[in-house]
Amino acid sequence: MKNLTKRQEEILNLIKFHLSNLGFPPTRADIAKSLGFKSPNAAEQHLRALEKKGFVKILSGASRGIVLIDNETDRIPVIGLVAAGGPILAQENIEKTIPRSNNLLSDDIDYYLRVKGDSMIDLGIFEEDLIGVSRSAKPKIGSVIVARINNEVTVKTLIEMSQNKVVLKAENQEYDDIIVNPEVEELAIEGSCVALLREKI
Amino acid sequence: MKNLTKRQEEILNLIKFHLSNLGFPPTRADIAKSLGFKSPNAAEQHLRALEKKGFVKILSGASRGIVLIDNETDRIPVIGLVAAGGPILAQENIEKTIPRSNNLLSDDIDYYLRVKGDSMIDLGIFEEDLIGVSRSAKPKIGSVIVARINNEVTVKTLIEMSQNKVVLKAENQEYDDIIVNPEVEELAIEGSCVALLREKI
DNA sequence: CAATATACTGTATATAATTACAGTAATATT
DNA sequence: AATATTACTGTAATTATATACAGTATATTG
Repeated sequence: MKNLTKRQEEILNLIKFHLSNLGFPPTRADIAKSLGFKSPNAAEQHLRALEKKGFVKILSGASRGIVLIDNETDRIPVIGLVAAGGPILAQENIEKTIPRSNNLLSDDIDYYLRVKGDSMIDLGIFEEDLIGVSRSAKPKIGSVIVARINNEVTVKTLIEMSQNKVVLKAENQEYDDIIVNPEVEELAIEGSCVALLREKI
Repeated sequence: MKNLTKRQEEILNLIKFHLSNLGFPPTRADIAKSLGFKSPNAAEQHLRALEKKGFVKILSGASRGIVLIDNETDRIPVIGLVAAGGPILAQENIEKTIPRSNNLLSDDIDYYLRVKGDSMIDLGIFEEDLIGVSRSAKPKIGSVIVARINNEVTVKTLIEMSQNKVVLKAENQEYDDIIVNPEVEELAIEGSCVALLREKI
């Protein structure tokens, strides 16, 4: 799917706005009026461009026959097992996706990560749970974070963070704290856990 | 909101079907064709009836200008504190509602119940979590259920169930099992817990 | 440097769609 | 028994809408 021009993106947003406000797509005249075009043909041509680039489908002969084509960017990926080495959001790690519009939880969730192991059970985070991960939420001391240590992805509580010492705590007495020197070992904090979903009890 | 006739309900369902399949409402002619009417006016009159009964709004002059009016029945209530005495789903207990269309979890959830107390922490069910409750899912031995004992609502694991003895287990060593004789005490099993949501970690 | 894409105005027309009016008939309500 | 509601057919007019064609102008790309 090619990139849209600024104007084309405005048209697409207008269509989405119209859809979510009124429940049906705009006419060419509606678009022209909203954006100040003096000819409905200006809207027509933008629609053709959007269709050519694969963002909408125009049903010929049908009034308001503008169909949005599902754009994978408004879906939230669910990450299963993370293959060692690659980025978390690599295609091969995506178990399924969830329409963002269906998300009941925080708007700030970049992906869901399926929990493996029992290292966080004292916080009520169990194996197979889905944790909502935000990459933008700044991790604080005490936050539950997703970290990658030497290419292994793990979920832990952040206990201490300085230039040469990061302490991650498993919320399960049977596990020891993980102490990492980021100057020696490879450490990346991938995000903060902001919500939890359990599909089966 | 008055009740719909069978035919009117068919029309409403057709509109919903059209909307979810194509993304915009049908025309009068579309409706007539789908239901075998020989005149678009038949559809027109059904639409008027639906508008009169408050199920849709017809925007005059706009093609396909049929707006569905939000029907509260397709929302899932979130139950906060349950007032002693009344039914769980009483209006006063509803903290908020969630559109069913947004529900990521089981289709079988009748309501969400906000967990109070720490009696289920060994199963990773924490205070303030929302548990999805199904009234139709038959509770089995080992299921986490919502029970009402002498007008108090509680979430526990069902351990034993016979005519004169029901045992409910708190998943927290600090609590004892609850043993109820349904022939003496008032006991109702309100539903089974099928999912869990945690809005903050 | 020609071809293509972007971004419009302006006009026109066929057709899509709403919607009014005139009926028929069965059933439900007052 | 009169009136309203439901559930349609059938016709037709007005308006809403898509869409083709003819231009203008600027920017981008092969």
